Amino acid sequence: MTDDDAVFKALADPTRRYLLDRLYERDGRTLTELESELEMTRFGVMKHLRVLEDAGLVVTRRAGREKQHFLNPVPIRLVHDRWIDKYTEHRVAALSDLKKRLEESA
Amino acid sequence: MTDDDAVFKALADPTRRYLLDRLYERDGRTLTELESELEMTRFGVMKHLRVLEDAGLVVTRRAGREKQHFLNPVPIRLVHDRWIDKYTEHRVAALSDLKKRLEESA
DNA sequence: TTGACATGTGACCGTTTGGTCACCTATGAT
DNA sequence: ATCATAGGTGACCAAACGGTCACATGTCAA
Repeated sequence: MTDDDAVFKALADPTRRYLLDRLYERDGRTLTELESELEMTRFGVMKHLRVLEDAGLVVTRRAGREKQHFLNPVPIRLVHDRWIDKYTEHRVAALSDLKKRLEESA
Repeated sequence: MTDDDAVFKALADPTRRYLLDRLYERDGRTLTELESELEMTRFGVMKHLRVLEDAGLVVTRRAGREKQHFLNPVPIRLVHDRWIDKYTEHRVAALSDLKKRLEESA
């Protein structure tokens, strides 16, 4: 499995994207805390976090018997840079902003 | 299936990412042309292009009996914007540039 | 040191996914 | 008109994936 393959596979599951959303909102959450926000057993959440960590999208730190999780945005930026060069970025970013503003006002 | 779900599922397969790479390099390629660049039957390639098109990552135009394929970068920018806000973008972009320069010089 | 809590492992199973094939439709050239 | 070419559909099968459970390890508090 290539390096970027792990990133895309990790992003493919909605539960894992939800976990990234939670960490984007606030870093340092533990497994137990994340589990309480999902309709899933602890084992399922643990598996998903493992996939995210292997992909480098989440980095962790042990604190006693707890394990804190942090979002790492670099792999996501690399996805962006693979298909959007600097010259088209401004134009595409403008479209993206427009789309988000339209959805917020809807 | 939510809208963005289709995008992430589409990006999860290496063959589909390779197809996006080919279209990033040059737009307007036809099914037959793309097939010739892959170790796969036409049916497999067609299925993959269908997934990319349903996700909005590829847009098409018929020209006679041919069908031309074009890369649409907007959904990819939206992925970026979901987890990278404007304030951290500059820092992350710098890291991404550094990583790519290191790989190119290696 | 005993017990409760936070996290970790391996096996298991139904569902989804990637890829192929037989067969079909439509367009262009001769 | 005829034939090759470009693209399209539905069924099928092996492999990968999401989720659960029984069981296990390590850490904090009383």
